[in-house]
Amino acid sequence: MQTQTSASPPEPIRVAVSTVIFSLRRDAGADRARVVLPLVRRTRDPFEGRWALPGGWLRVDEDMDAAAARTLAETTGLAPSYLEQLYAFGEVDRSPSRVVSIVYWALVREDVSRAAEQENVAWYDATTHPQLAFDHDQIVQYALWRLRNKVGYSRIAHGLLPALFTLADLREVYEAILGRRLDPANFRRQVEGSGTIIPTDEHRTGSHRPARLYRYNHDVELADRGPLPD
Amino acid sequence: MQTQTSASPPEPIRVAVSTVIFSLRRDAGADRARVVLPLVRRTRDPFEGRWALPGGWLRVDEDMDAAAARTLAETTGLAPSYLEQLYAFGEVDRSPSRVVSIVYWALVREDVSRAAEQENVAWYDATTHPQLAFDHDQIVQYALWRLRNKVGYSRIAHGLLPALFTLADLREVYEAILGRRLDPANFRRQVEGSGTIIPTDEHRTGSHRPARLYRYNHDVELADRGPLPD
DNA sequence: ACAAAAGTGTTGTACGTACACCCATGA
DNA sequence: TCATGGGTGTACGTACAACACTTTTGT
Repeated sequence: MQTQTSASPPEPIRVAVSTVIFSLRRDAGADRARVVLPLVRRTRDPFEGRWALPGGWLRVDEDMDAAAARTLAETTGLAPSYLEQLYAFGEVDRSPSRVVSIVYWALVREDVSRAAEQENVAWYDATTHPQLAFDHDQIVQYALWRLRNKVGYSRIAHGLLPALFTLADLREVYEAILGRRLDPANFRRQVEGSGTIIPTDEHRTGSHRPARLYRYNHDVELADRGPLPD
Repeated sequence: MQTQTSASPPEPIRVAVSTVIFSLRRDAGADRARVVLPLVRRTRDPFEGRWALPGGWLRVDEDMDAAAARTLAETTGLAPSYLEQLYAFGEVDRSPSRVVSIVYWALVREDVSRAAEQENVAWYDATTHPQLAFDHDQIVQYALWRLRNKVGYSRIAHGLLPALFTLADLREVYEAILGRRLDPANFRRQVEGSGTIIPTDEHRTGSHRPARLYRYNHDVELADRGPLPD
Protein backbone atom coordinates (compact mmCIF):
# COMPACT_ATOMS: atom_id res chain seq x y z
CA MET A 1 0.00 0.00 0.00
CA GLN A 2 1.00 3.52 -0.49
CA THR A 3 1.28 4.68 3.05
CA GLN A 4 2.35 1.60 4.90
CA THR A 5 5.83 0.93 6.10
CA SER A 6 6.12 -2.83 5.76
CA ALA A 7 6.85 -4.77 2.59
CA SER A 8 3.86 -5.28 0.32
CA PRO A 9 3.46 -8.45 -1.71
CA PRO A 10 0.68 -8.21 -4.29
CA GLU A 11 -2.43 -9.93 -2.98
CA PRO A 12 -4.69 -12.00 -5.21
CA ILE A 13 -7.51 -9.47 -5.14
CA ARG A 14 -9.11 -8.72 -8.48
CA VAL A 15 -10.72 -5.42 -9.41
CA ALA A 16 -13.89 -5.33 -11.48
CA VAL A 17 -15.93 -2.42 -12.78
CA SER A 18 -19.70 -2.65 -13.13
CA THR A 19 -22.27 -0.08 -14.09
CA VAL A 20 -25.90 0.45 -13.24
CA ILE A 21 -27.31 2.06 -16.36
CA PHE A 22 -30.63 3.82 -16.12
CA SER A 23 -32.82 4.81 -19.01
CA LEU A 24 -36.49 5.58 -19.58
CA ARG A 25 -39.37 3.83 -21.29
CA ARG A 26 -42.48 5.66 -22.30
CA ASP A 27 -44.58 2.96 -23.87
CA ALA A 28 -47.60 3.67 -26.00
CA GLY A 29 -50.29 2.35 -23.69
CA ALA A 30 -48.82 3.23 -20.33
CA ASP A 31 -49.80 6.52 -18.76
CA ARG A 32 -46.54 6.98 -16.94
CA ALA A 33 -42.89 6.42 -17.79
CA ARG A 34 -40.76 3.68 -16.24
CA VAL A 35 -37.11 3.66 -15.22
CA VAL A 36 -35.37 0.72 -16.85
CA LEU A 37 -31.90 -0.77 -16.80
CA PRO A 38 -29.99 -3.24 -18.99
CA LEU A 39 -28.99 -6.61 -17.58
CA VAL A 40 -26.72 -9.23 -19.06
CA ARG A 41 -27.17 -12.96 -18.73
CA ARG A 42 -24.19 -14.73 -17.24
CA THR A 43 -22.73 -17.47 -19.41
CA ARG A 44 -20.47 -19.04 -16.81
CA ASP A 45 -20.16 -19.85 -13.16
CA PRO A 46 -20.73 -18.51 -10.63
CA PHE A 47 -24.41 -17.71 -11.15
CA GLU A 48 -24.48 -19.06 -14.70
CA GLY A 49 -27.79 -18.21 -16.36
CA ARG A 50 -28.62 -15.46 -13.88
CA TRP A 51 -29.00 -11.81 -14.85
CA ALA A 52 -26.32 -9.42 -13.67
CA LEU A 53 -25.06 -5.90 -14.09
CA PRO A 54 -22.87 -5.24 -17.11
CA GLY A 55 -19.22 -5.00 -16.19
CA GLY A 56 -15.74 -6.26 -16.74
CA TRP A 57 -12.29 -6.50 -15.26
CA LEU A 58 -10.35 -3.32 -14.79
CA ARG A 59 -7.35 -3.27 -17.10
CA VAL A 60 -3.94 -2.24 -15.78
CA ASP A 61 -3.60 0.66 -18.18
CA GLU A 62 -7.18 1.83 -17.98
CA ASP A 63 -8.76 4.45 -15.73
CA MET A 64 -11.81 3.26 -13.83
CA ASP A 65 -14.10 5.79 -15.50
CA ALA A 66 -12.84 4.58 -18.85
CA ALA A 67 -13.54 1.00 -17.87
CA ALA A 68 -17.09 1.94 -16.90
CA ALA A 69 -17.58 3.77 -20.17
CA ARG A 70 -16.20 0.81 -22.10
CA THR A 71 -18.52 -1.55 -20.27
CA LEU A 72 -21.38 0.73 -21.10
CA ALA A 73 -20.42 0.96 -24.73
CA GLU A 74 -20.15 -2.81 -25.01
CA THR A 75 -23.66 -3.11 -23.61
CA THR A 76 -25.68 -0.29 -25.07
CA GLY A 77 -23.36 0.55 -27.95
CA LEU A 78 -23.36 4.22 -27.08
CA ALA A 79 -22.08 6.88 -24.71
CA PRO A 80 -23.92 7.85 -21.50
CA SER A 81 -25.13 11.36 -20.85
CA TYR A 82 -24.07 11.03 -17.25
CA LEU A 83 -21.58 8.79 -15.45
CA GLU A 84 -20.66 8.79 -11.79
CA GLN A 85 -19.02 6.43 -9.39
CA LEU A 86 -21.54 4.84 -7.06
CA TYR A 87 -19.64 2.80 -4.51
CA ALA A 88 -16.92 0.21 -4.12
CA PHE A 89 -18.23 -3.17 -3.03
CA GLY A 90 -15.68 -5.52 -1.60
CA GLU A 91 -17.12 -7.84 1.03
CA VAL A 92 -15.01 -10.96 1.36
CA ASP A 93 -17.92 -13.30 0.68
CA ARG A 94 -19.67 -11.42 -2.11
CA SER A 95 -18.07 -13.73 -4.66
CA PRO A 96 -16.37 -17.14 -4.50
CA SER A 97 -13.03 -15.50 -5.25
CA ARG A 98 -12.03 -12.15 -3.79
CA VAL A 99 -13.31 -9.40 -6.03
CA VAL A 100 -13.56 -5.68 -5.37
CA SER A 101 -16.14 -4.12 -7.68
CA ILE A 102 -15.97 -0.43 -8.43
CA VAL A 103 -19.56 0.28 -9.37
CA TYR A 104 -20.64 3.24 -11.48
CA TRP A 105 -24.08 4.45 -12.41
CA ALA A 106 -25.04 6.11 -15.62
CA LEU A 107 -27.91 7.74 -17.45
CA VAL A 108 -28.72 7.01 -21.08
CA ARG A 109 -31.31 8.87 -23.12
CA GLU A 110 -34.35 6.91 -24.14
CA ASP A 111 -33.79 7.24 -27.87
CA VAL A 112 -30.21 6.08 -27.41
CA SER A 113 -31.11 3.09 -25.27
CA ARG A 114 -33.75 1.93 -27.73
CA ALA A 115 -31.28 1.93 -30.59
CA ALA A 116 -28.77 -0.71 -29.60
CA GLU A 117 -30.23 -4.13 -29.04
CA GLN A 118 -27.55 -6.62 -28.15
CA GLU A 119 -27.22 -10.33 -27.64
CA ASN A 120 -27.74 -11.52 -24.08
CA VAL A 121 -28.87 -8.05 -22.96
CA ALA A 122 -32.37 -7.21 -21.82
CA TRP A 123 -33.91 -4.06 -20.40
CA TYR A 124 -35.88 -4.51 -17.21
CA ASP A 125 -37.98 -2.30 -15.02
CA ALA A 126 -35.60 -0.94 -12.38
CA THR A 127 -37.95 -1.80 -9.54
CA THR A 128 -39.20 -5.21 -10.68
CA HIS A 129 -36.27 -6.96 -12.31
CA PRO A 130 -35.50 -10.66 -11.77
CA GLN A 131 -33.23 -11.69 -8.93
CA LEU A 132 -29.65 -10.88 -9.84
CA ALA A 133 -26.29 -12.58 -9.39
CA PHE A 134 -23.88 -11.71 -6.58
CA ASP A 135 -24.95 -8.70 -4.49
CA HIS A 136 -26.26 -6.91 -7.55
CA ASP A 137 -29.80 -6.64 -6.20
CA GLN A 138 -28.51 -4.57 -3.34
CA ILE A 139 -26.37 -2.51 -5.71
CA VAL A 140 -29.33 -1.65 -7.92
CA GLN A 141 -31.29 -0.67 -4.83
CA TYR A 142 -28.53 1.67 -3.79
CA ALA A 143 -28.18 3.16 -7.27
CA LEU A 144 -31.91 3.83 -7.36
CA TRP A 145 -31.71 5.49 -3.98
CA ARG A 146 -28.90 7.69 -5.20
CA LEU A 147 -30.79 8.55 -8.38
CA ARG A 148 -33.90 9.55 -6.43
CA ASN A 149 -31.84 11.56 -4.01
CA LYS A 150 -29.85 13.33 -6.65
CA VAL A 151 -32.86 14.25 -8.70
CA GLY A 152 -33.95 16.38 -5.76
CA TYR A 153 -30.95 18.65 -5.63
CA SER A 154 -29.41 18.50 -9.10
CA ARG A 155 -30.45 18.52 -12.71
CA ILE A 156 -29.48 14.99 -13.70
CA ALA A 157 -33.00 14.30 -14.93
CA HIS A 158 -31.99 16.04 -18.13
CA GLY A 159 -29.59 13.17 -18.74
CA LEU A 160 -32.56 11.03 -19.70
CA LEU A 161 -34.00 13.46 -22.22
CA PRO A 162 -33.08 14.45 -25.78
CA ALA A 163 -31.84 17.93 -26.65
CA LEU A 164 -35.32 19.39 -27.01
CA PHE A 165 -38.11 18.62 -24.60
CA THR A 166 -41.29 20.02 -23.15
CA LEU A 167 -41.88 20.72 -19.50
CA ALA A 168 -44.28 17.80 -19.48
CA ASP A 169 -41.47 15.55 -20.73
CA LEU A 170 -39.20 16.71 -17.96
CA ARG A 171 -41.91 16.37 -15.36
CA GLU A 172 -42.58 12.84 -16.56
CA VAL A 173 -38.94 11.98 -15.90
CA TYR A 174 -39.14 13.33 -12.38
CA GLU A 175 -42.38 11.48 -11.77
CA ALA A 176 -40.93 8.21 -13.03
CA ILE A 177 -37.88 8.53 -10.82
CA LEU A 178 -39.68 9.72 -7.71
CA GLY A 179 -42.66 7.46 -8.21
CA ARG A 180 -45.24 10.15 -7.56
CA ARG A 181 -47.18 12.83 -9.40
CA LEU A 182 -45.98 16.41 -9.37
CA ASP A 183 -48.07 19.54 -9.67
CA PRO A 184 -47.54 20.83 -13.22
CA ALA A 185 -47.89 24.47 -12.19
CA ASN A 186 -45.41 24.33 -9.34
CA PHE A 187 -43.04 22.16 -11.33
CA ARG A 188 -42.99 24.70 -14.11
CA ARG A 189 -42.14 27.60 -11.85
CA GLN A 190 -39.49 25.64 -10.00
CA VAL A 191 -37.55 24.51 -13.02
CA GLU A 192 -38.09 27.75 -14.93
CA GLY A 193 -36.73 29.71 -12.00
CA SER A 194 -33.70 27.50 -11.61
CA GLY A 195 -32.10 28.76 -14.80
CA THR A 196 -31.26 25.24 -15.94
CA ILE A 197 -33.46 25.29 -19.03
CA ILE A 198 -33.67 27.71 -21.93
CA PRO A 199 -36.95 28.24 -23.82
CA THR A 200 -36.86 27.92 -27.59
CA ASP A 201 -39.35 29.34 -30.07
CA GLU A 202 -40.37 25.90 -31.19
CA HIS A 203 -43.47 24.09 -30.02
CA ARG A 204 -44.58 20.52 -30.05
CA THR A 205 -48.00 20.00 -31.49
CA GLY A 206 -50.08 16.85 -31.81
CA SER A 207 -52.63 16.93 -29.05
CA HIS A 208 -54.37 19.86 -27.48
CA ARG A 209 -52.49 23.06 -26.91
CA PRO A 210 -48.93 23.05 -28.27
CA ALA A 211 -46.20 22.97 -25.63
CA ARG A 212 -43.07 25.07 -25.79
CA LEU A 213 -39.84 23.19 -26.34
CA TYR A 214 -36.91 23.84 -24.04
CA ARG A 215 -33.27 22.94 -24.17
CA TYR A 216 -30.80 22.31 -21.41
CA ASN A 217 -28.60 25.17 -20.25
CA HIS A 218 -25.10 23.76 -20.46
CA ASP A 219 -23.71 26.60 -18.35
CA VAL A 220 -24.96 24.81 -15.26
CA GLU A 221 -23.55 21.46 -14.27
CA LEU A 222 -25.70 18.37 -14.54
CA ALA A 223 -24.72 17.44 -10.99
CA ASP A 224 -22.52 18.89 -8.31
CA ARG A 225 -19.71 16.42 -7.80
CA GLY A 226 -17.72 18.58 -5.43
CA PRO A 227 -13.97 18.84 -5.85
CA LEU A 228 -13.79 15.58 -7.79
CA PRO A 229 -12.24 15.75 -11.26
CA ASP A 230 -14.48 15.36 -14.31
CA MET B 1 -14.69 -10.25 -13.67
CA GLN B 2 -18.04 -11.31 -12.53
CA THR B 3 -20.19 -10.47 -15.45
CA GLN B 4 -17.90 -10.87 -18.40
CA THR B 5 -17.85 -13.80 -20.71
CA SER B 6 -14.20 -14.10 -21.67
CA ALA B 7 -11.44 -15.68 -19.60
CA SER B 8 -10.08 -13.49 -16.82
CA PRO B 9 -6.45 -13.70 -15.76
CA PRO B 10 -5.68 -11.87 -12.51
CA GLU B 11 -4.22 -8.45 -13.32
CA PRO B 12 -1.41 -6.89 -11.30
CA ILE B 13 -3.62 -4.24 -9.72
CA ARG B 14 -3.22 -3.78 -6.01
CA VAL B 15 -5.97 -2.59 -3.67
CA ALA B 16 -5.22 -0.22 -0.82
CA VAL B 17 -7.45 1.24 1.86
CA SER B 18 -6.84 4.73 3.23
CA THR B 19 -8.83 6.83 5.66
CA VAL B 20 -9.32 10.54 6.13
CA ILE B 21 -9.80 10.86 9.88
CA PHE B 22 -11.31 14.05 11.21
CA SER B 23 -11.20 15.23 14.77
CA LEU B 24 -11.52 18.52 16.63
CA ARG B 25 -9.12 20.77 18.49
CA ARG B 26 -10.33 23.39 20.91
CA ASP B 27 -7.13 24.94 22.13
CA ALA B 28 -6.94 27.14 25.19
CA GLY B 29 -6.16 30.43 23.52
CA ALA B 30 -8.12 30.07 20.29
CA ASP B 31 -11.66 31.40 20.19
CA ARG B 32 -12.87 28.84 17.71
CA ALA B 33 -12.36 25.12 17.20
CA ARG B 34 -10.39 23.65 14.31
CA VAL B 35 -10.94 20.51 12.30
CA VAL B 36 -7.79 18.41 12.34
CA LEU B 37 -6.63 15.16 10.79
CA PRO B 38 -3.77 12.72 11.44
CA LEU B 39 -1.07 12.29 8.82
CA VAL B 40 1.71 9.73 8.67
CA ARG B 41 5.18 10.37 7.36
CA ARG B 42 6.22 8.02 4.57
CA THR B 43 9.34 6.03 5.27
CA ARG B 44 9.90 4.71 1.77
CA ASP B 45 9.58 5.58 -1.88
CA PRO B 46 7.59 6.86 -3.59
CA PHE B 47 7.23 10.18 -1.77
CA GLU B 48 9.58 9.19 1.05
CA GLY B 49 9.50 11.80 3.79
CA ARG B 50 6.20 13.29 2.64
CA TRP B 51 3.07 13.25 4.76
CA ALA B 52 0.25 11.01 3.63
CA LEU B 53 -3.08 9.60 4.70
CA PRO B 54 -2.97 6.59 6.99
CA GLY B 55 -3.74 3.40 5.13
CA GLY B 56 -2.64 -0.07 4.22
CA TRP B 57 -3.08 -2.89 1.79
CA LEU B 58 -6.39 -4.65 1.73
CA ARG B 59 -5.98 -8.22 2.93
CA VAL B 60 -7.59 -11.08 1.04
CA ASP B 61 -9.65 -12.21 4.00
CA GLU B 62 -10.57 -8.76 5.25
CA ASP B 63 -13.62 -6.64 4.50
CA MET B 64 -12.82 -3.12 3.32
CA ASP B 65 -14.56 -1.51 6.31
CA ALA B 66 -12.52 -3.72 8.57
CA ALA B 67 -9.34 -2.66 6.80
CA ALA B 68 -10.28 0.98 7.27
CA ALA B 69 -11.01 0.41 10.94
CA ARG B 70 -7.72 -1.44 11.36
CA THR B 71 -5.84 1.38 9.67
CA LEU B 72 -7.57 3.80 11.96
CA ALA B 73 -6.77 1.78 15.04
CA GLU B 74 -3.14 1.53 14.06
CA THR B 75 -3.01 5.30 13.74
CA THR B 76 -5.11 6.69 16.54
CA GLY B 77 -5.23 3.59 18.69
CA LEU B 78 -8.99 3.73 19.02
CA ALA B 79 -12.31 3.20 17.31
CA PRO B 80 -14.02 5.92 15.29
CA SER B 81 -17.48 7.20 16.14
CA TYR B 82 -18.31 7.30 12.46
CA LEU B 83 -16.89 5.54 9.42
CA GLU B 84 -18.07 5.81 5.83
CA GLN B 85 -16.65 5.02 2.44
CA LEU B 86 -15.65 8.19 0.60
CA TYR B 87 -14.61 7.22 -2.90
CA ALA B 88 -12.46 4.79 -4.85
CA PHE B 89 -9.47 6.46 -6.49
CA GLY B 90 -7.86 4.52 -9.27
CA GLU B 91 -6.32 6.76 -11.91
CA VAL B 92 -3.60 4.91 -13.78
CA ASP B 93 -0.97 7.54 -13.04
CA ARG B 94 -1.77 8.31 -9.42
CA SER B 95 1.05 6.04 -8.29
CA PRO B 96 4.12 4.55 -10.00
CA SER B 97 2.53 1.10 -9.81
CA ARG B 98 -1.16 0.52 -10.42
CA VAL B 99 -3.01 1.00 -7.15
CA VAL B 100 -6.72 1.35 -6.54
CA SER B 101 -7.33 3.06 -3.20
CA ILE B 102 -10.63 2.59 -1.44
CA VAL B 103 -10.76 5.71 0.69
CA TYR B 104 -12.87 6.00 3.84
CA TRP B 105 -13.50 8.96 6.06
CA ALA B 106 -14.05 8.85 9.79
CA LEU B 107 -14.84 10.97 12.80
CA VAL B 108 -13.00 10.63 16.10
CA ARG B 109 -13.97 12.43 19.28
CA GLU B 110 -11.56 15.04 20.52
CA ASP B 111 -10.79 13.34 23.82
CA VAL B 112 -10.10 10.10 21.96
CA SER B 113 -7.84 11.69 19.38
CA ARG B 114 -5.80 13.47 22.03
CA ALA B 115 -5.13 10.24 23.87
CA ALA B 116 -3.11 8.23 21.42
CA GLU B 117 0.09 9.88 20.30
CA GLN B 118 2.00 7.65 17.93
CA GLU B 119 5.35 7.59 16.23
CA ASN B 120 5.44 9.20 12.79
CA VAL B 121 1.91 10.53 13.19
CA ALA B 122 1.00 14.20 13.48
CA TRP B 123 -2.30 16.03 13.62
CA TYR B 124 -2.67 18.90 11.20
CA ASP B 125 -5.27 21.53 10.53
CA ALA B 126 -7.53 20.05 7.86
CA THR B 127 -7.39 23.17 5.73
CA THR B 128 -3.70 24.10 6.09
CA HIS B 129 -1.77 20.84 6.14
CA PRO B 130 1.52 20.36 4.29
CA GLN B 131 1.49 19.11 0.74
CA LEU B 132 0.73 15.40 0.72
CA ALA B 133 1.96 12.38 -1.21
CA PHE B 134 0.13 10.93 -4.21
CA ASP B 135 -3.28 12.53 -4.85
CA HIS B 136 -3.98 12.79 -1.15
CA ASP B 137 -4.39 16.58 -1.22
CA GLN B 138 -7.30 16.18 -3.56
CA ILE B 139 -8.71 13.37 -1.44
CA VAL B 140 -8.65 15.49 1.72
CA GLN B 141 -10.36 18.28 -0.19
CA TYR B 142 -13.11 15.92 -1.22
CA ALA B 143 -13.50 14.48 2.27
CA LEU B 144 -13.84 17.99 3.68
CA TRP B 145 -16.43 18.82 1.08
CA ARG B 146 -18.39 15.69 2.01
CA LEU B 147 -18.10 16.50 5.70
CA ARG B 148 -19.41 20.04 5.19
CA ASN B 149 -22.19 18.79 3.01
CA LYS B 150 -23.24 16.04 5.34
CA VAL B 151 -23.28 18.25 8.40
CA GLY B 152 -26.10 20.14 6.71
CA TYR B 153 -28.52 17.26 6.39
CA SER B 154 -27.46 14.73 9.01
CA ARG B 155 -26.33 14.60 12.59
CA ILE B 156 -22.74 13.45 12.10
CA ALA B 157 -21.46 16.44 14.08
CA HIS B 158 -22.24 14.44 17.18
CA GLY B 159 -19.52 12.04 16.14
CA LEU B 160 -16.96 14.61 17.24
CA LEU B 161 -18.42 15.15 20.71
CA PRO B 162 -18.39 13.14 23.93
CA ALA B 163 -21.54 11.63 25.41
CA LEU B 164 -22.55 14.79 27.24
CA PHE B 165 -22.31 18.21 25.65
CA THR B 166 -23.83 21.66 25.74
CA LEU B 167 -25.54 23.32 22.83
CA ALA B 168 -22.58 25.68 22.63
CA ASP B 169 -20.29 22.66 22.24
CA LEU B 170 -22.39 21.34 19.41
CA ARG B 171 -22.62 24.73 17.78
CA GLU B 172 -18.86 25.07 17.97
CA VAL B 173 -18.51 21.84 16.01
CA TYR B 174 -20.83 23.09 13.31
CA GLU B 175 -19.00 26.41 13.17
CA ALA B 176 -15.63 24.71 12.88
CA ILE B 177 -16.83 22.49 10.05
CA LEU B 178 -18.76 25.13 8.16
CA GLY B 179 -16.22 27.87 8.82
CA ARG B 180 -18.79 30.47 9.82
CA ARG B 181 -20.63 31.67 12.88
CA LEU B 182 -24.15 30.47 13.60
CA ASP B 183 -26.87 32.29 15.46
CA PRO B 184 -27.08 30.66 18.92
CA ALA B 185 -30.82 31.23 19.21
CA ASN B 186 -31.72 29.77 15.85
CA PHE B 187 -29.24 26.95 16.23
CA ARG B 188 -30.83 25.97 19.51
CA ARG B 189 -34.32 25.82 18.09
CA GLN B 190 -33.23 23.92 15.02
CA VAL B 191 -31.41 21.15 16.81
CA GLU B 192 -33.87 20.99 19.70
CA GLY B 193 -36.70 20.62 17.24
CA SER B 194 -34.95 17.88 15.30
CA GLY B 195 -35.32 15.36 18.09
CA THR B 196 -31.72 14.26 17.82
CA ILE B 197 -30.67 15.37 21.27
CA ILE B 198 -32.10 14.65 24.69
CA PRO B 199 -31.79 17.17 27.53
CA THR B 200 -30.40 15.91 30.82
CA ASP B 201 -30.83 17.47 34.24
CA GLU B 202 -27.14 18.17 34.52
CA HIS B 203 -25.54 21.51 33.85
CA ARG B 204 -22.05 22.60 33.12
CA THR B 205 -20.87 25.41 35.32
CA GLY B 206 -17.62 27.33 35.25
CA SER B 207 -18.33 30.59 33.57
CA HIS B 208 -21.45 32.69 33.66
CA ARG B 209 -24.81 31.02 33.52
CA PRO B 210 -24.64 27.23 33.65
CA ALA B 211 -25.53 25.51 30.39
CA ARG B 212 -27.71 22.45 30.19
CA LEU B 213 -26.01 19.23 29.15
CA TYR B 214 -27.55 17.14 26.40
CA ARG B 215 -26.93 13.66 25.15
CA TYR B 216 -27.32 12.18 21.72
CA ASN B 217 -30.56 10.39 20.88
CA HIS B 218 -29.43 7.04 19.58
CA ASP B 219 -32.86 6.33 18.12
CA VAL B 220 -31.94 8.50 15.16
CA GLU B 221 -29.14 7.54 12.85
CA LEU B 222 -25.97 9.56 12.78
CA ALA B 223 -26.22 9.73 9.01
CA ASP B 224 -28.56 8.37 6.38
CA ARG B 225 -26.55 5.93 4.32
CA GLY B 226 -29.45 4.72 2.23
CA PRO B 227 -29.84 1.02 1.57
CA LEU B 228 -26.18 0.31 2.26
CA PRO B 229 -25.40 -2.21 4.97
CA ASP B 230 -23.91 -0.98 8.26
C1' DA C 1 -68.75 23.27 -28.01
C1' DC C 2 -66.01 20.43 -25.25
C1' DA C 3 -62.12 17.89 -23.34
C1' DA C 4 -57.61 18.25 -22.04
C1' DA C 5 -53.17 19.91 -21.64
C1' DA C 6 -50.50 24.48 -21.39
C1' DG C 7 -49.75 28.08 -18.65
C1' DT C 8 -50.83 32.01 -14.84
C1' DG C 9 -52.38 33.76 -10.30
C1' DT C 10 -53.24 33.52 -5.42
C1' DT C 11 -53.07 31.95 -0.90
C1' DG C 12 -51.51 29.57 3.24
C1' DT C 13 -47.93 27.24 5.77
C1' DA C 14 -43.31 26.03 7.06
C1' DC C 15 -38.92 27.30 7.85
C1' DG C 16 -34.64 29.93 8.07
C1' DT C 17 -32.68 34.40 9.44
C1' DA C 18 -32.12 38.54 11.94
C1' DC C 19 -32.28 40.62 16.07
C1' DA C 20 -34.36 42.48 20.45
C1' DC C 21 -34.70 41.02 24.88
C1' DC C 22 -34.64 38.56 29.50
C1' DC C 23 -32.06 35.19 32.78
C1' DA C 24 -28.40 33.41 35.72
C1' DT C 25 -24.02 33.19 37.10
C1' DG C 26 -18.77 34.46 38.08
C1' DA C 27 -15.88 37.97 39.15
C1' DT D 1 -23.16 45.61 39.45
C1' DC D 2 -21.54 44.35 35.34
C1' DA D 3 -19.97 41.51 31.67
C1' DT D 4 -21.06 37.35 29.34
C1' DG D 5 -22.94 33.43 27.68
C1' DG D 6 -27.61 30.87 28.29
C1' DG D 7 -32.05 30.98 26.71
C1' DT D 8 -36.87 33.07 24.83
C1' DG D 9 -39.77 35.90 21.79
C1' DT D 10 -40.95 37.91 17.50
C1' DA D 11 -41.08 39.68 12.92
C1' DC D 12 -39.75 39.29 8.20
C1' DG D 13 -38.66 36.97 3.76
C1' DT D 14 -38.32 33.02 0.88
C1' DA D 15 -39.79 28.52 -0.71
C1' DC D 16 -43.06 25.37 -1.59
C1' DA D 17 -47.67 22.96 -1.80
C1' DA D 18 -52.47 23.38 -3.02
C1' DC D 19 -55.68 24.75 -6.08
C1' DA D 20 -58.61 28.08 -8.75
C1' DC D 21 -58.49 29.95 -13.07
C1' DT D 22 -57.44 31.31 -18.04
C1' DT D 23 -55.56 29.99 -22.71
C1' DT D 24 -55.08 27.24 -26.77
C1' DT D 25 -55.36 23.53 -29.33
C1' DG D 26 -57.62 18.82 -31.51
C1' DT D 27 -61.79 16.60 -32.36
